[in-house]
Amino acid sequence: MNQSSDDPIHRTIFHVDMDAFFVSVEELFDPSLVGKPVVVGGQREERGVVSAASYAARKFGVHSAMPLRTAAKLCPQAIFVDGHPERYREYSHKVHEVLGHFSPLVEMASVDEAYLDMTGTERLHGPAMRCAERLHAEMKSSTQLNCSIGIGTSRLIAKVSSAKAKPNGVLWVLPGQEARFLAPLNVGDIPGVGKVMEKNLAEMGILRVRDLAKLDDGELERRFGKWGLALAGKSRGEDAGGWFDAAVGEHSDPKSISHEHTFNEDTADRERIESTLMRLSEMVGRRLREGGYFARTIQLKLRYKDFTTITRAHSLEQPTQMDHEIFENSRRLFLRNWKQGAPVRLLGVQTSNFEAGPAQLDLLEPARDGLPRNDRWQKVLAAADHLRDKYGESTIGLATGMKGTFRERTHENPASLPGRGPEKKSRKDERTGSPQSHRDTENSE
DNA sequence: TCTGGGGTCCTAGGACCC
DNA sequence: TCTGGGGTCCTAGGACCC
Repeated sequence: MNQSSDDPIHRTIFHVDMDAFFVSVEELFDPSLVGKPVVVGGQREERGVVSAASYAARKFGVHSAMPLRTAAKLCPQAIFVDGHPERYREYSHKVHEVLGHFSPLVEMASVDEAYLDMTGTERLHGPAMRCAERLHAEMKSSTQLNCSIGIGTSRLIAKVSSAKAKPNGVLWVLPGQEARFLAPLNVGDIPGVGKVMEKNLAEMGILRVRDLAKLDDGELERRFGKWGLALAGKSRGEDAGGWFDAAVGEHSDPKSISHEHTFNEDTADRERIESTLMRLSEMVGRRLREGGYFARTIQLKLRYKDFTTITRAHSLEQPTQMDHEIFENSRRLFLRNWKQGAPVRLLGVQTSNFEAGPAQLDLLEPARDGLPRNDRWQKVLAAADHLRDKYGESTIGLATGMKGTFRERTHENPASLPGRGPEKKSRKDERTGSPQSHRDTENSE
């Protein structure tokens, strides 16, 4: 095989990550927030965690996933802001649109983060670095938002380098330099290595990626199984294992759809619990119908006051997308497993094991148990969905859902966006000697 | 300090079948 | 009457990510 510039032996992947996304969007709606310590995710006394913190707030040690009350103690002067998922969705679309100008192969990994396969676009867009700079500038002018861009031969390298480029920078790891780039980093900088794995590795004396790279693959596999093997590959910058291996831009169907709710105060009130289960079942059912999915497995999640959490699942003979079936099953699971009288902190309803719709025959079966037939139910639900679209979420609630549903304050949390959560805290300015790097210094004009 | 919500993937044991 | 081996499905739990 002869190689030319059109036939590269490696891929060129961009990872584009928006800087302090939620906070930056909130600043666009309320410019008085600019430059101040801002915490997005809820009010200071609420039960919940930080979704995003401004750089000014981070200076006080505030970071995402931290309890709001802790953040309030660390930084009493911080401004606490409720999240606005619709705003983030709107800006996420704008981001997506900008990215589309640079590659047809764009994959939004979450609301504020995307991978682009830029392989072979040199002729069109010029060298990677120049292209990234243009992208960076266009992102700012089109959305008013800053981003950081990592460039590498794999998703892994692109992702790690974008984190090192933060804030508002571009970092390119040249082909062939992957191992050198990773060597001095902490093992925890590798996506997929969390607290637990980091601790396990530390106990073996492995702190940096270079220590990891010294071990042979067999050793890692023996100690950590399949994951260990993937880790060995990662230490060399390879997209080893699972999701990372997938081509950029391949849309895949969801594997599960769920909703959960943490009560403002723990409760043992059965009515309140059941109406919450109803509401969660309706939300799940609705999304199943929107996506055209039929679920065979329904799972209940139950968290007590002391944070002990159990899940209990049941698989149906025929897959469903109907509220009442989801509700009846989760209710049964609840009643069978609840330690009667024990205060409940959280309830969750999850559906999974998606299949094609139920057999047509089933729809034609006569009514059982005096219930309307399923096809009638489908019509009722479709009508309810329509009403909710038109007049808002509070218009319609079926049966139990009506009773106590809206007693609980439904506080829209930014993290309730699909695939979105707290922004990873960036250990900023820890950037190491990189083959080629550049940072916008004249930001925030 | 008291810990959200929505996901993915992996492991491991038991049931069940051949 | 002392105990196989593989495959698949189901369930529960946990690490991890944003």
